[in-house]
Amino acid sequence: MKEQTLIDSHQLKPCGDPLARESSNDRHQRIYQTIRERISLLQYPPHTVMAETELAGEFKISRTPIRRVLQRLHFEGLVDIRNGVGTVVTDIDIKTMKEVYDLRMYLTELISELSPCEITGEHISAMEALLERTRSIYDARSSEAYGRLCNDLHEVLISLIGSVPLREITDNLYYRSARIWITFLPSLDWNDIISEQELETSEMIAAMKRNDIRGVVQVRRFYLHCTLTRISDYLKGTGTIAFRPIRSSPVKRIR
Amino acid sequence: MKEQTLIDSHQLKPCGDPLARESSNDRHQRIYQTIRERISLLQYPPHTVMAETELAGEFKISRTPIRRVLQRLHFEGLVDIRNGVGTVVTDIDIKTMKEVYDLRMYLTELISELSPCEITGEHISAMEALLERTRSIYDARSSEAYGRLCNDLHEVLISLIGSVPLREITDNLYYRSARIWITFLPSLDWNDIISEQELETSEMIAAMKRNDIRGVVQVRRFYLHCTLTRISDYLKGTGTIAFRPIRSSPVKRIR
DNA sequence: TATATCCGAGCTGTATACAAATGTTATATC
DNA sequence: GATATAACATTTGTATACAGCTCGGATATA
Repeated sequence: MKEQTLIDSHQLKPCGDPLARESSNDRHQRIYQTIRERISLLQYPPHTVMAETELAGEFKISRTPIRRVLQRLHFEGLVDIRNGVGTVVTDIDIKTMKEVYDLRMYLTELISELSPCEITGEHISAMEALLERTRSIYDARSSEAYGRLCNDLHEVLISLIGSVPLREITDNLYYRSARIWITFLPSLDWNDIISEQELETSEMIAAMKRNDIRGVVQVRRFYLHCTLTRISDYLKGTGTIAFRPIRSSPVKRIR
Repeated sequence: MKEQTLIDSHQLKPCGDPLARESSNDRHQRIYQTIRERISLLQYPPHTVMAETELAGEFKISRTPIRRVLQRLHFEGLVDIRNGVGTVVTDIDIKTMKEVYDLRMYLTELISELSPCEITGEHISAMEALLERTRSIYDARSSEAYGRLCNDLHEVLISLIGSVPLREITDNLYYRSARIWITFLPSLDWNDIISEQELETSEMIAAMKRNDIRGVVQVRRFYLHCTLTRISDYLKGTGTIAFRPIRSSPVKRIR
């Protein structure tokens, strides 16, 4: 039987011969991850308009392979392609937000039930590195640094998921919702957020050290709940569904 | 706030003006569903090679919009696009099969917990029509007719899912795995299968009539379990992972 | 000034020519 | 006959020209 065809996410390149020209799929993957990261770190906040021509120029290729990347991001719900306008980073309404977070909470618990991967020393040391980084950004107050932290924590977590479809779904739902959470960051107390992040990370490490995958996902689930609650409280407090608290102009265009 | 951007699946077209030219997205959706149905009904069984030029000719458009459809099917795991070869319908190995079915079982139970839709008379009458169709195909012995039955039952079920992301995921996982199950059909006892289908449908109707969504998904979950067990037993019996029991030639090419 | 209309810049959608990749088939060689 | 090699047909990947769409601003008019 041929090797299973999977969406080529989370795949390490062999990179044996640096002279070998990058394959079409590798380039697609690279550009896809680059743009997805920009969206997730709010370098491209919601309503940002991306022009295919601009991206094609930046990556020094024609519109065709760029369109493939953007269509993938569209299928995954991260951008909206509008004829005559451009490719727009999606916003997310409070109802969808809650739906995604609820689902993520349930799926997180599934990780420990569907043949999870073995917890290795590499996982633990990766987590300890994350813990150090968390402690070092109390003074930074950089939303982007915090976003990277969240993304990297997510990366460690999905590497524990044994079931391939569950891993893909978890990954997709994370990128669909996490960036919106970061939008709220400037409106909240920075030290509270970071200490919560520090606590989540260290509690996960503790669970990992006793090889307790069930404990790991329980911690994750709990902090997902905290995040959702925090957002709900904030929205109730303001009384409005105030999205995009960061930006002022209605549309940001990439130039 | 703008209306939420979602993958445009399961969307009824207004179709007010028959003279109005079909929009780009509508055509994409139509061709996508057409090809997905062919794959799910095994009109294009695993390893079928589709050529973009052929499909472009059939639908009387250029390769460009066809490629968009095929790439979407690729992202969803239904086809594998190979440079210099063609676009090949994916097979599925037994490990992935089990992973997908396990996940589907858990997600099915979630339907009743994440704000399901109200069960209406329309749902029930649609189900009763399906029950009639099921009873009428005992003599037909047509895998394709059975496949349509399964697809339509699935359609009713996902229309009960209130959470949009859960609905999309459930839909995707169904099409990823259901067609493989139908592959086994000719090797099993036809009357057993159809009577099981009849039972599943009528038990669902009973649960629907007492407005018991939890009961509906429990029935579904149980029959998913039965299917997985049946496949496992069959594979144990033959001792081999004998996929593609239907076809003989190694590659079927569309002409 | 207020309003409606038109026009054009800039974007995505489509078709198409060509480049690169792949598998097969014919052919040369031993 | 067996095997290695080269040529070829067919496919997907890419670049690009052009068509169609959208929106904002200029302009005409009351």
